[in-house]
Amino acid sequence: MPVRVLSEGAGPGAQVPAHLTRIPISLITTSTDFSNITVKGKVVQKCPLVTLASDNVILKTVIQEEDFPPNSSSQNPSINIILFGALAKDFNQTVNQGDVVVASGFTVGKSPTVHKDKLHPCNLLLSGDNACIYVTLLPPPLLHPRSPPTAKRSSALSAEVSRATKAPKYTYVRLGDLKPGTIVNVYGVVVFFKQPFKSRGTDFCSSLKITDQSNQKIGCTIFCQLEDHPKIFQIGDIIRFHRVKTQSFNNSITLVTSFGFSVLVFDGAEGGSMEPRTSSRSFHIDQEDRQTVEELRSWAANQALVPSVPIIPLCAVSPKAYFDLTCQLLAKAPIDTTCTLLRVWDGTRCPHALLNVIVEPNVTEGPTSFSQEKGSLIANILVYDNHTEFARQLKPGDFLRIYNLRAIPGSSKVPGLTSSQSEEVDHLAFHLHGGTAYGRGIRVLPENSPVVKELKRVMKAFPEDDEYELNDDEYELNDEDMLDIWCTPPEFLEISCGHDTQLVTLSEVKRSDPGRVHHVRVQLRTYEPRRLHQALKLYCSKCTSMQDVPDDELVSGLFSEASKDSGPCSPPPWALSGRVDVPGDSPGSPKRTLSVHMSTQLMSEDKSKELIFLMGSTLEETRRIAAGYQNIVPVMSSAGHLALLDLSAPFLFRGRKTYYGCKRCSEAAVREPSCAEGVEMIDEKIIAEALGVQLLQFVLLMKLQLQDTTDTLDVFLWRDAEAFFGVLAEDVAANQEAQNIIHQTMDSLCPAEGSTGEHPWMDLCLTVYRAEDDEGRNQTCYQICHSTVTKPFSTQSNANPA
DNA sequence: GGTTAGGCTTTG
Repeated sequence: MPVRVLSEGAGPGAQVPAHLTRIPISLITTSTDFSNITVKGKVVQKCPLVTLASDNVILKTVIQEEDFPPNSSSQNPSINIILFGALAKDFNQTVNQGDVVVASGFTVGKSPTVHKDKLHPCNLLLSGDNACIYVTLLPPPLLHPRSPPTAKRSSALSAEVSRATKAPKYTYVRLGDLKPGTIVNVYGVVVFFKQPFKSRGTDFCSSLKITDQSNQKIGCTIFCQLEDHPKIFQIGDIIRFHRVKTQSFNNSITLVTSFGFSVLVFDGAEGGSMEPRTSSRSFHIDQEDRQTVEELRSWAANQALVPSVPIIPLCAVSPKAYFDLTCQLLAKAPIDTTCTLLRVWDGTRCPHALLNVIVEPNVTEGPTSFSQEKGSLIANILVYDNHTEFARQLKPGDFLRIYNLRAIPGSSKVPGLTSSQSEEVDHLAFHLHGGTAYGRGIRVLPENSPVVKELKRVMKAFPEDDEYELNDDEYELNDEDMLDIWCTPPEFLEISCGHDTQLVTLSEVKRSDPGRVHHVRVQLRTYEPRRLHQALKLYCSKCTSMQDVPDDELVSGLFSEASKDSGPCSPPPWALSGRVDVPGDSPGSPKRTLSVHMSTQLMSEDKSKELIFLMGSTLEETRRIAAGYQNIVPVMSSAGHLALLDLSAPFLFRGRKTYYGCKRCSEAAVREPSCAEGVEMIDEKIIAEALGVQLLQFVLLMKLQLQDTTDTLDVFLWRDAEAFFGVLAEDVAANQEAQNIIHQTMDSLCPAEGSTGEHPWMDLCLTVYRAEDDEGRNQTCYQICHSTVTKPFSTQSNANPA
């Protein structure tokens, strides 16, 4: 008998053979002559029996010396003992934590876990016939069977009684030891998992695969209500099942939940939290459980159980890759029945341009605008099919992990994508494809989880969005350093320059007085804004105010707001009312019929298609209808009368062009154009005038940083921007070709590659003038004038005028 | 008393 239970009363020493000498644990070294010595200690840790592939079994225990010799300077020494074969089995059955043992016949090895467990640098290895454990059993406390084994009683009970009064213990089967048709308790490390999905039966189903030190990979199928499914967050999590059924399927053992099963999930990180994730209100974990979890953690740490799909932040995504994303949901919006948009961020900046998906704001749950900085970090995720249903339960602010997300580059056709975005060819979209293959799905992470805490820490660095909420007449200005000038456009001095004035250097320009025009030869160092749509502004020639072009999100919102009042509406006497079919957004999609009003006079002149007043349409529908009519003026019902929409929305659609009015300078009302008779074409000016709208003009505004060998100088390109590029700002707002011209020009003048010194030289005229900023301060400004870019650019590196 | 599914080789 390798494990011997010592008789009561006499004390362990009495029956330990007399030729053996006990030595303190602290004196053990690998060079100890251990042939006739013993060590003694209390079992402070007993690990589960492990079956090795060779059919051998092994068990690890830790004993702590309590009484010999008293050591005042340090903790009582503890040492790892590894038991093999029959000794391990005996020990497993006979000895429990708290028992005092004497070990003999061991060999001494180096402890491989010394750095981790900080225990004795050696371990004791017990195998074969010479090895022996003598044990004094711990008597059970009579009233509190589960209390820690501290109250050692002098009147010791026998071993048998001791075992009988102990609380029932769960035994866990190694995954390599599973036999079919049994109910077992197991521990395992998750190597694959799938989010729960609705089964055809009464439950939700999820499947996962687990492994342990026996290296078996065991599939598990879980049927139960959604909330009872294991809360697995990532591969490597550790799972404890109680009462699961083993089944044979396809020649391998699988685990299936049986009636009354229960499950706990632990973080898989070494040293991680021991708090289990569970919906179960009554569960019990003891020291042995903690030990098992730690062992699985350290074993798994060396097993390369790396997830097939990595968890990566947005700043590290690569196009086409599948990955898991941990993020916060900011807003969501249904796109159609099979697709939902999730707008998320993780506080990092994706190096690739992100696709913007435009939806109507009234269907968006959560904010529709963000600070520019935060807004530029937002990723748009389209989740499809079964995931849209799950997305319905999500709330803005939730922290999510999205599994098997795909980053899709290029101009993928995205629902809700508008024509104005056609330039976004290389922008990344994120798709969560339908189905649950590859573990695809979404999980809400609890607020207290370590990853969420870390995300919150990163996100704290960004300002709150409140101050950026849009209101009716104020748009977010994107380039704060240009804001002053944008609000108060500079007065332009009409001084002509035939490029025949003498060349001067930038440092001379800086020293010159306002009111002059100079001819310079310079290179473009940099410019802003980099995004063309930010360079497009709306300018009122009457009040000289300048504003951003409202984005589609805002305009969509105004359209849907305008269509809310569907009460009776009496058209003006000059109008004929009718209905118009609005084509669906794709072939086969249902048509909508909307109210239109037309000028009786135009009808009589057979010009009915030249101008319609359209009611109740969305922005998208208005754009579609604009293809078939020359002029469309969106209108709404307001207190029973026809009215124009809020002037933040375009008051007129002409083909792909849209026209805006100045809120300050317009007295807008729905009126019949009075000049229709005899006029060849009804254009935006005629309509604006009839409606009392002060037409806003599209303009381009950029800030260029120029350099020559003497200095650098920030100059505006504004009044003569159209002449500079040879395009109309109005066209830039409406079509890709005009946008391309500007992109190509700027790319030639300021290539992404190469140093500034290699940029082409340009001959420009600059005006110098004084302008007031918002606070009434006078400042000197510079503006490019009378200069046109003509290609090819001269690269006269020898023409440097220094 | 006991169904359901049994990863996967990736649409928009």
